[in-house]
Amino acid sequence: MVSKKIENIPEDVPLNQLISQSNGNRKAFSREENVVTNLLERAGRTRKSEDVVPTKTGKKRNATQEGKTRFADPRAEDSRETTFDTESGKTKKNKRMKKESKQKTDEESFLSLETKANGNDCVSEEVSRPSAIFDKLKKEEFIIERAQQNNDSAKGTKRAEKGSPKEVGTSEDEREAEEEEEEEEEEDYRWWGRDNQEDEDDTIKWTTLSHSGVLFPPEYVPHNKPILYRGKEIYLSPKAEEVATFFAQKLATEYVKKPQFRKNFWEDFQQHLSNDEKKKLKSLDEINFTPIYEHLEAQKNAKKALTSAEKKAIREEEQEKVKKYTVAIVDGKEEKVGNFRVEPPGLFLGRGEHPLMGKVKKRIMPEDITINIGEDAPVPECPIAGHRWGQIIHNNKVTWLAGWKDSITGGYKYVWLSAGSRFKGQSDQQKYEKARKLKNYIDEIRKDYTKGLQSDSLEERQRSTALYFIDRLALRVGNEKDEDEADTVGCCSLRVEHITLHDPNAVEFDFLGKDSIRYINTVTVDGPVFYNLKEFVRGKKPEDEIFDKLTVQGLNDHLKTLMPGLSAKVFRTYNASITLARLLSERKFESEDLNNKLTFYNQANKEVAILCNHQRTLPVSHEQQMNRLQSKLDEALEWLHELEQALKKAKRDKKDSVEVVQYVRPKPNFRNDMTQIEREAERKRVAELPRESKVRQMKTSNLPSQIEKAEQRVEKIRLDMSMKEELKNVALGTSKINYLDPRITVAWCKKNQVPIEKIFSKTLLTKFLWSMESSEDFCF
DNA sequence: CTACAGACTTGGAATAATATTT
DNA sequence: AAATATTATTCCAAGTCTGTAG
Repeated sequence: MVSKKIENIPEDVPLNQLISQSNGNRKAFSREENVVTNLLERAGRTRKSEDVVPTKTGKKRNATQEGKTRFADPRAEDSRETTFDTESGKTKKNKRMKKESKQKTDEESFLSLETKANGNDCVSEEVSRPSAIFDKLKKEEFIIERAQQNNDSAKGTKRAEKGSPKEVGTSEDEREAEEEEEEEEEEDYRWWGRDNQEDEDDTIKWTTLSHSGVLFPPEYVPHNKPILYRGKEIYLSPKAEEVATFFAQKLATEYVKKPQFRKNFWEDFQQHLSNDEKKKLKSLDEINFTPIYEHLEAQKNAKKALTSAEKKAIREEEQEKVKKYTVAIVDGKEEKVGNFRVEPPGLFLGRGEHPLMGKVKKRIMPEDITINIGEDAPVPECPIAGHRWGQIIHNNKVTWLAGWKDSITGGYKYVWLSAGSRFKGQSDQQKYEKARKLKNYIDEIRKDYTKGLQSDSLEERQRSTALYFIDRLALRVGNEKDEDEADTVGCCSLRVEHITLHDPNAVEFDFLGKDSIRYINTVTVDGPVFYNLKEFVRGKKPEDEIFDKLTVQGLNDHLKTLMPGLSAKVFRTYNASITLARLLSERKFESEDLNNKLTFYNQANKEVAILCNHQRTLPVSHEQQMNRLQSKLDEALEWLHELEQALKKAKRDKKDSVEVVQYVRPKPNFRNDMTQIEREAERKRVAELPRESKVRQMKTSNLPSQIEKAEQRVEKIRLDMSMKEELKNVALGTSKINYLDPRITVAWCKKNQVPIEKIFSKTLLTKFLWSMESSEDFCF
């Protein structure tokens, strides 16, 4: 196995030691009630019947346009009529001439893998009792479904297919009817309960689809605040003012100091200036955006200063406006839309050293938007007067509702359903199923690339070496990138400059990966890997690719010969999930404190996050927070010490009551008429005061329990501190959301009597609804 | 075959909501 | 009750990977 260590992450404290330290009774989670309330609230709302599109039974439509969608091209003069072609003339300069020496593939020995038996001896999909939270979520869905059904007669394909339509509330045996009703509805929305027949054409994603389109950001309202040019006030035309305001919004960030950002902004800004303004404004360095910045700050503060009732009113009003956009109806079932808001104009902020940072992202107009909707569904009215949708299509081979082309990157932006939807849920489940399938192939695949390390073919040696890293280090595959993107790499695009080889067999990685997150790791590798790397870098320049004969396509093509549907990213999912499963199985809990269990889980989660290099920037106040915890700890220790001394003394003197000294912080002395600044000063003054000693008379018989309490407090603070330090630059969320099969977590929770909602937030519970019934014996 | 359009997942930061402390 | 810390959600950039036009 590979030894692994990432900089800045402290050596692991042994799990068991950490866990056993914790006796605290943290009350960190108390949102369950809210979950239920919100869900019930949601369920109670009524729906308009015209939102529903009647469906013809079983009818499947083909996508129009032969499945291909054309977006208007934002870079063209008249985006309306342009069908996109590669007019930009931008060719991928980096496409190496790798292909020329492409070697024969070597499918020979591995075809047999396909027939490999399933060596998995765990219970696979057994259903056990759903948790309480699941019951609640489920119930809420029923209510929606029922309301929907009562409101409209059109129920869509599935109901009709089932054959026995029920009449609602007519029979004498209403209760039973209702129950059956519920069962049927349950069937109806629980896509994960059924056998998903593979024989169905899974390129068809829906039969009927209706929705309300997209929500545009409000149009720009000029504030008429000037900029200062060489100290002189200049009032800009609305168009220029808007762009100036984009810049002012970023004034407090590091971006405005970056030359690339300034250069790009200045170029674009000038294009938004009138001729007159162009003449006046000659250099960005001479422009002071502070007046606009201050205006924005004042606006922010005014908003903050509203009473909570006012805030609530605004929120509710906003929700009402937005409501119709939040849902779509897919095959007769209501689904939440994920991102119905069109991205507002502003400055493009890339990550890392992005060549396009600071460019002006133009305002998206209806003409830029393609709406994808069912043929029979009413086309949503274009919400901006005098404009019309760019295009209406009926492509049921895709799952997006609307889309447009991004003016900066040329990429596509789509409106999707939310993570809790069937579309997302199904493919999420499929993703994990594929990763689980890899478990059955992994031994052979490892054999394959281990053998391939010593192949006669250079391409195969490179491929095997790359795969070795993808598997062992969970590296991303690393596609080619364009000149106008940040210079980041993955495995296949690693360059000589990104590794250092240390004899006898250590490899030091240092490169920028996705989102320009730095990957630093030194690993010891198998001999042939080290030997290969030496060969691959020999005679190359630092900026040359290590795997120059390897393409991502070639690698993925090869993987497909080893397992159907396999691609490089599956290894990340597989290794993340299997690692979690392994770590969680390492300890069995009987009746420990809940906090111990949660810490244990987090610890396992952390290991995975480190494997995947999921980092976060150090929270700004980290140091300060640690200091605060330290002084809290000191005080707790001191109090513990006092109690222990008192007990000793009482025992020695045989007294049943004893004096204990407690050092308390003086409280700030606020008066009602104090301003904020005065209050702050008062707080500061008090913080510097020495603590006052208070003498308390305590019963000797009470002391042992007091001591125990104090000890628990000390332990809790210690645990908090070590967790905080350990996690200061590790992000747990990403792996939880994207890499860890939720069924592993559900099973572990059931086995160890941990309420699932302690680990999954409300949105994650919804996202992973399909996994909630997993048996406690589920095995990844 | 190859480049690249296109669709979908993954990612950290920003922001909002909520909990805790003062 | 306000300030501050913590957690959840939203935002939108940046990956992966397949299918297809040329």
